[in-house]
Amino acid sequence: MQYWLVKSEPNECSIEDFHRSPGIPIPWDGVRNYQARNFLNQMAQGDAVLLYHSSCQHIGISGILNVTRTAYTDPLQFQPESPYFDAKSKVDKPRWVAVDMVFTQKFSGIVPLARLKSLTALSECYLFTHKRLSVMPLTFQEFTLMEHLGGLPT
DNA sequence: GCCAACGTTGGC
DNA sequence: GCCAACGTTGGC
Repeated sequence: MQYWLVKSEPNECSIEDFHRSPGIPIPWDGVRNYQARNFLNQMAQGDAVLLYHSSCQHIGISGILNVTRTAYTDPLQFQPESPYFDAKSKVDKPRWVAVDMVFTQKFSGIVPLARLKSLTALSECYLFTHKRLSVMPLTFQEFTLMEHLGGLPT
């Protein structure tokens, strides 16, 4: 079992989108950063993923997802009308991958970024050491701490 | 291989 | 809207 954190602007994809469709896997696609892609490739079925809402009113962790399908070719890279189109990616040698994730838990409230920043136990977290990365691994300790914060009243 | 220019992310 | 961080591109 591995632990991850993924970022998304909630107007693109939020915990609500997953909550609305329990049991229905949703593609996590459009990742266009090599380090993030490499982490997507490492994901295994059943891995636990914290969802982080960025660039919005309530920045922070909104809930938990689980990986249901490991990395596969992201079809958006071949669709010229998609904002995630990549003209340099070839069908016989795709650059980008997607995984599928399913709803697991919506926190009672967003765990705010400021709260996460205040905890020394998270000071070495990828969230702070690799500021602009959108897919990152978490240690078991980091994951369980953030999961616990999500279960507390806000 | 170096590095300046440029573009994007994302908090504030 | 600003700007720091930082990844990518392309000339040399």
